[in-house]
Amino acid sequence: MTTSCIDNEKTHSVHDCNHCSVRSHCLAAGVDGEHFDEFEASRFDLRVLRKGHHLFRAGEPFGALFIVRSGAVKTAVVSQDGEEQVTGFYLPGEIFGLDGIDSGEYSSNAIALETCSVCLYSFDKLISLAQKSARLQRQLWQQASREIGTRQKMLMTMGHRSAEARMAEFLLGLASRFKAIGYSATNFHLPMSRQDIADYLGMSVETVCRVLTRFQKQGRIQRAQREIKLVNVEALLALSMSASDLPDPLPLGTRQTASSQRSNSYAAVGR
Amino acid sequence: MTTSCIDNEKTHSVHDCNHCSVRSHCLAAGVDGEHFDEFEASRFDLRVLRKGHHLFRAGEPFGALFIVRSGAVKTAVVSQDGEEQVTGFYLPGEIFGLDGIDSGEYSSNAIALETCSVCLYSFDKLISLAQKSARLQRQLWQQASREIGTRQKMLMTMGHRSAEARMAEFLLGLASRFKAIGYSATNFHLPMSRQDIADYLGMSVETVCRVLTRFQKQGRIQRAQREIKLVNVEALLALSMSASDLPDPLPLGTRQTASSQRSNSYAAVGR
DNA sequence: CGGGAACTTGAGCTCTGTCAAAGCTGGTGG
DNA sequence: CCACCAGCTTTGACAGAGCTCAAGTTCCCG
Repeated sequence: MTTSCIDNEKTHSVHDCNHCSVRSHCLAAGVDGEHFDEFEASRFDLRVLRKGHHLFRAGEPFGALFIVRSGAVKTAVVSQDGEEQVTGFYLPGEIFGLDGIDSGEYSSNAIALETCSVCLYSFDKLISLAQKSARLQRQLWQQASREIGTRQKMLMTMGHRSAEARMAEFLLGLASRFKAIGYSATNFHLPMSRQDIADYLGMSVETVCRVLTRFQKQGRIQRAQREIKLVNVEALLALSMSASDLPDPLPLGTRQTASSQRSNSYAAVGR
Repeated sequence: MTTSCIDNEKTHSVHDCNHCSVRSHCLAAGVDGEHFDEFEASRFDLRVLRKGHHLFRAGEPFGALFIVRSGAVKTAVVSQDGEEQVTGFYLPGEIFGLDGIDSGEYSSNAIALETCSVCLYSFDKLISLAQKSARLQRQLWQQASREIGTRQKMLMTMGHRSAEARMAEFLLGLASRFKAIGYSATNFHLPMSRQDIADYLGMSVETVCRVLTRFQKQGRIQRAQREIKLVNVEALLALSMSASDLPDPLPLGTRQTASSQRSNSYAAVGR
């Protein structure tokens, strides 16, 4: 149970990127031909996992970065009292594991949401390769920065948004990521459970269900189990941008916003 | 107003690190003597700002990383409807600006909370120096990773914690950071307003006030405006770790936690 | 001193969490 | 092939944490 990443899974031989369907969407897309062989050499494993199995657990020594090849993965932290906060969902082409660099151990758990395959890259080899390839160096930093930016947006969501707005944002976010890897942006299958969504958005499962039901009744989505069809994207978009259900959504710029009111206090200082 | 970082502030000549009081706590501490001159050369400015002035605004072109030398800074994103989410507070020695790398522009605003001085480093020079100095390379990655980790913890806080728990966590976090730079861990001055705290913790100003008042009444802290004295650290610590005010806080391990119950579903799969 | 922020405190209401229970669904074993 | 079961999902009832609105009070800066 505590035996690290290995689980009961079989480790497969390392295939090359040429046969990978997400090659053009993952880190590999940012590597110059000149360094491509060495890049592939930094990938030391391709792991296939079944639903529910761990890629790593919080506290395990850091060493690898992970890129989803197929399927989907979640990362989550668990608090001392057992609450789970899902910190990210990862689709094909997306990279995770960056949170482990600082302390030298992963700070979250990574779990397969469905059967999936994941490439493992040696972080040390990657950054030493990055010392030769400025392009890869920048590419890696972009990934890290994006991860910060994503969590930053997520903080905004958690801090200031209603349950409906969170859900709308979540669905639209998934839609655009599916689109990016060639799937439909309006019809898709959720790889995660309602509980996972709840733990990601910081709400209860019941609220997740209720909001989805409400969306369906309002004709914004259709849903059958984990199949989702976005029907009224505009409405979702509008919802995702409003803090809460404001009675009068005036056109942008018409009124002074909460923050501009507040920042007046700053603007007034020392001018 | 829209004229980038310059504000009305005067740009000062670049002092060296030797006279800096936080030298041993900032990035400079991780640079080998061999590369120190080049490191100092990557610092291209030392800027002094008065309260309320911007170091950068969301959308401005990325180029620099920032390290606080004295004073305090907040970073914040503003949603379309004007809600402000504070994404971080930065004390002397702490680094910020990493969120701009990905898109090539800063994704947040950085604002001085009080008169402060900040070192500006050229990101390009830093990472090209990192291509020579493996130690700096690692140091930079640790900073980025820590930033991800911090936001990850913050997500947990926002998703699963009561107002009291958030506040306790916030105060304790500040305390340990003050301690790290040589200030008292129990008596300190908050550099930010109640509103900033509210926007950071995802709650209303009123709730911030009420929680602080409650803490004072319960003898956990003493407070006069922005002066804070932690009186009962144990109590705060206990609060910060509990999800909400559970009726029966059984000893750890005594009961099955929420997440272990849930993850059973996973554990059962494919075993 | 005077005025405007910033901070507090109170009252009422609403969103969302909790508790409970009943449908579903997909996998398993006979 | 079917019945059963565990876990996932949905729905309802209810309560409470925290938000909003409103009105002081204190503090800071000019």
